[in-house]
Amino acid sequence: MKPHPIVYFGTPEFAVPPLEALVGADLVPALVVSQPARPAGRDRRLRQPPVARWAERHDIPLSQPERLSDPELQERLRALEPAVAAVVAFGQIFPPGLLELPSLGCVNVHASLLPRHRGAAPIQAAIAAGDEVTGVTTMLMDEGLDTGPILLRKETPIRPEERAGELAERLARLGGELLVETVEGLAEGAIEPLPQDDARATYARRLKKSDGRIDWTLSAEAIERRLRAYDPWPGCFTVWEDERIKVLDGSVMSDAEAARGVAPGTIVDLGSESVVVACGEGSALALTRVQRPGRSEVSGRDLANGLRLEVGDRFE
RNA sequence: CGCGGGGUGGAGCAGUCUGGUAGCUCGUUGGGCUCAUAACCCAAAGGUCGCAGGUUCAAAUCCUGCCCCCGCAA
Repeated sequence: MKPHPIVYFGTPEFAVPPLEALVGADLVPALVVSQPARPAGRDRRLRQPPVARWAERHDIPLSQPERLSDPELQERLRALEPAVAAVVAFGQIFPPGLLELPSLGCVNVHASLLPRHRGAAPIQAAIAAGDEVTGVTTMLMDEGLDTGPILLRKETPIRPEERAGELAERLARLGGELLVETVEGLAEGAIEPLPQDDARATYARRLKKSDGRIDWTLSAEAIERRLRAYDPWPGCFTVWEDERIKVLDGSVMSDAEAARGVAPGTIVDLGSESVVVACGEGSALALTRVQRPGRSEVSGRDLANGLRLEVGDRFE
């Protein structure tokens, strides 16, 4: 590894498998850069990001600067004369100077088939959009956000019931394989960077907690996709009497007769395990797993029992 | 000490502020009705009110400690 040092930039769980893959392929990074420990969890205690923990456990040199412009880091990087910077879900924009530092470039692993779903939430966007296929892409980073030339891609189908959590795990592993192939290919000069077709680009902006609020005027199909796309974060919810009702699972009703001509959000039926809600376009969604604030998960029917919901009541 | 909610028959909840007969929706069991049903009618069974201690004539309810679960917060 001495002739071609690699520097790895990554922070969350998603960035652990690719780092593992590099190490497994005998491409151990000379330095891992991760974001600083931040308060997290129910007790708000300082928590080390997953990548930083992994690096510590495997005795790989670690740097956790507050900013990438940190002079000490800059100096350390320059001294390493890296061939490649491998960047996976790092969480900060790279300054131009850093982009030009590695001799072979900065390689980013992105969890979508670029140029589709550029941005911070590609996995959620792919499921929410109803894509049947997604994948991972490696590209050479430039000043734009996820706009650089494409190096390699791997595709994978999105299963009909798949949730963002599971898909993310799969893509992280795929991304690891792809990163190894990309780094090796680049070193051999065997990869031809291909500019992205900007005309076909879509952008998946960073999600906020409030994005999880269910818009009942959407079709039941679209809402169901969001339930899967936004799990485990930011999660979906609706509102009943100023209380936030988290909606964890639901299924599209094949027979939505009762929802015709009814205001979206209105309860049209109570099933043995569910509460059936009218959605847009005359469709209906059966909520099967829900949760009130501070309570545990229950079936839709249990929610109706506890809250005394009746047909005709309406979620906001 | 980041903020907050909860633990009451099998499930989901109300009751706790202002101590005094254990309540609601659902399920279960038996019966009835119906061509039929997650429907309807009648009846029944089922609860040490998270644990421990304290206050009181009397505690699900007030006080103290502990255990468990969860929401916000990324």
